[in-house]
Amino acid sequence: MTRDPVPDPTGDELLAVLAALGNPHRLRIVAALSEGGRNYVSRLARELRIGRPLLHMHLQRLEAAGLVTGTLELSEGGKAMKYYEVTPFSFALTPDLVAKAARTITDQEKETVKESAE
Amino acid sequence: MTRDPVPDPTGDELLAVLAALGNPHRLRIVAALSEGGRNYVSRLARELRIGRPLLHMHLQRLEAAGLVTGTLELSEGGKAMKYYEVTPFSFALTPDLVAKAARTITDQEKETVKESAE
DNA sequence: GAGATGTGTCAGTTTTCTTTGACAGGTGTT
DNA sequence: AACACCTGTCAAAGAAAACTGACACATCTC
Repeated sequence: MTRDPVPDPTGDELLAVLAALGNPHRLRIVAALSEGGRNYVSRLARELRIGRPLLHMHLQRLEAAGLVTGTLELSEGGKAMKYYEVTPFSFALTPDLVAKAARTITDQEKETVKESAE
Repeated sequence: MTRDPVPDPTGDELLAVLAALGNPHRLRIVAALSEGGRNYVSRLARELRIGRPLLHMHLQRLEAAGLVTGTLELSEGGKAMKYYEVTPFSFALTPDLVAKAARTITDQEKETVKESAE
């Protein structure tokens, strides 16, 4: 019953995850999706009592960090519904992991260009 | 060789930790202290190539989250030196932990009064 | 058609975080 | 005394995040 060893995250990855989770709303969002299972935006917004645009933004950040996944589905009626669910993740957050990850932090962090160019 | 089970952090604690580590500088600071051992502010600032006031601020945040500890010591000469070192920490960052922690988040988060009053 | 539900985005405000330069104080050495 | 090092704090500027209201567009139901 031992899991495959999870590869250490890069500095940027870890940073994205930590920054994404380091926010009350986003922490609650992950919790809600984790406990209640997949859910669609409008409903989740009601349950968490926050505005949709705001939730939308937070979900983007979480998805960018790889913590949740969104899928646009069509209900029987043909109504568009965007379902989100948590991506199983697991990090052993210790000084050691931090030390390792810190070695691979790219200063820029911005510039979506880089990858395509180079 | 099994460790004592670490108690689950409260929502606020976890939040503080994640928010504290979700920053490039602070991640590097923890890494530096973890690898190089204890160090004092001015030296650490030089090594990380950031200004002292800035480092000072980041160290505060890390200390507030319980990730590092500062000790003001007097060198033989009587010179004041503030040494910082990492506090050993370990969190199994998973959707489950997040779900548990989310239940105990205090909305306010501000107001240092609360504790004294009540 | 009107009203309820779902999707998404945008612009602008507000708030928070980050960063810097300047200042004040201390000790020890040349 | 002048210099190099240590500590700390503050205010102001700059940048990034968070938040809100309004809009546009779909589908289903009454």
